[in-house]
Amino acid sequence: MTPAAAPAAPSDLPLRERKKLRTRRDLVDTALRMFTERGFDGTTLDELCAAVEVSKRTFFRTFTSKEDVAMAPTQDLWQVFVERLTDRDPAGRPLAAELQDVLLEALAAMPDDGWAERTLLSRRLAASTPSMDAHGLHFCNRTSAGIVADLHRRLDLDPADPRPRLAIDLVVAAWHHALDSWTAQDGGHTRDALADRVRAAFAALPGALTFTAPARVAAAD
Amino acid sequence: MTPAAAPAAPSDLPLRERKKLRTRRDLVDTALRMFTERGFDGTTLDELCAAVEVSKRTFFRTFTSKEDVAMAPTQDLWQVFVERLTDRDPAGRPLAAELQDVLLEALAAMPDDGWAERTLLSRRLAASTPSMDAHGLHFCNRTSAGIVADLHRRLDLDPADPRPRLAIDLVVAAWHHALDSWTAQDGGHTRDALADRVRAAFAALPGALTFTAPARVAAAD
DNA sequence: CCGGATTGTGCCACTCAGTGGCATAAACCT
DNA sequence: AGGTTTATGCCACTGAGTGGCACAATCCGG
Repeated sequence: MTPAAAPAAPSDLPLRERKKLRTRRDLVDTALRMFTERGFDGTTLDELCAAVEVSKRTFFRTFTSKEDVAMAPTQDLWQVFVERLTDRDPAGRPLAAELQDVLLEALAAMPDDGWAERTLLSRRLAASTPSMDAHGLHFCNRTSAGIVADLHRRLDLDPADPRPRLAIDLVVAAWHHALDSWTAQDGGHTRDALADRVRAAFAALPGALTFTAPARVAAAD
Repeated sequence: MTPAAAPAAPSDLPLRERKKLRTRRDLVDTALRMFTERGFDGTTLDELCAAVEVSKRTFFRTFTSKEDVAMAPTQDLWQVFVERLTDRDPAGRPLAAELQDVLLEALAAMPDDGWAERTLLSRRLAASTPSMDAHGLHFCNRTSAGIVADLHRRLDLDPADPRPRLAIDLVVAAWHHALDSWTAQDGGHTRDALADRVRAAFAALPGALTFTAPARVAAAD
């Protein structure tokens, strides 16, 4: 429920909450490090909990699963995304463009202190760990379903109109492609570079539907 | 690896293979029934295996996970999809349109004998079981990644061009929306009705990118 | 600064998904 | 029929995830 990885409020929060946030942060950082060094399957929760000096019971009060802790960076981003979208009136201009703007805003709101590094580790792990990939996709699907439901409520759209949902799915597809290509690139894994990838992916969307592979000439090799 | 739920070859196959296929079919049918009646989490693998009179070890030689057995109908469809696509030359016309045709072909190739019913149960379960939803999305993502890689190989496309992948993701988004709305509709859960939903979702794709929610007039209620 | 109310944590035992190894039985092939 | 191949059953084991309860740390009113 709490933003967590955002170290936004180090003080002004009751001591208890700050401790919880610190524990959460420790768990995420240690998990990403251990999973990266020894593999996701090669690391048991008991080992992770021992390293952070926390009981397994506490781990499951903070995260819903072993996969969950390693997906924290992405979840933090989408949480901000949803918050920002709630503050807006998305009517009167193309929905997909609106969502693109909100996504870029949320991205810009991610903390400077290491969010990009954590995201990179998280994505690399997801690429090689089926259960993490599955967990991430489910989170994304659940979140976008919530967004669609919210939009229908706020804008009282025709429930039978498939376009709002398809619009979100288009945005999500572009986001995923941006994230994958950013993860795969050599170096320069900054937040701004990711934002550039997002813009490029969005720009490619209109042409994707009509994209036609050129017929090959006879002898090419 | 084997097509399985397709009862295409009842004979002409060695006895051993037929037995395996029968076991697989029994497992899928019984699993869908038990999961539907008692819930996914309310059914243990031991109970399922006892009902089919198969050892748990054998179950895991046929399916990779508890979720897997309940997703069999969808997987059978996409397996045919991939096979059909391999037999084609997708160059020279819009890729998305080509993929739409292949999807409708694969759909038409699904057996009459109850595929639609199994799919309906499977989707309803997935809608209420997070781990099944996650598993299904992961399968879908892995499959489409394979398709993209194959297309790049066969058509030697520019590896940096995001459009082929986005095109697939668009098709997948339309498919998912078609499947969800078909699942949610009242009655008439036939293969043909699903095909109609698929066509409708595809038709809505071009408008999704430019969809704009109408600005609300002041007093609506 | 101290009391009780509140809330987070540690420990323990438990269920159940998923895996590896090995013996056995069924189907295959002359 | 007889030897080979291949699937199945059984058993023990790891590790994720959960519920219950006692304990300790924080909070808050005096």
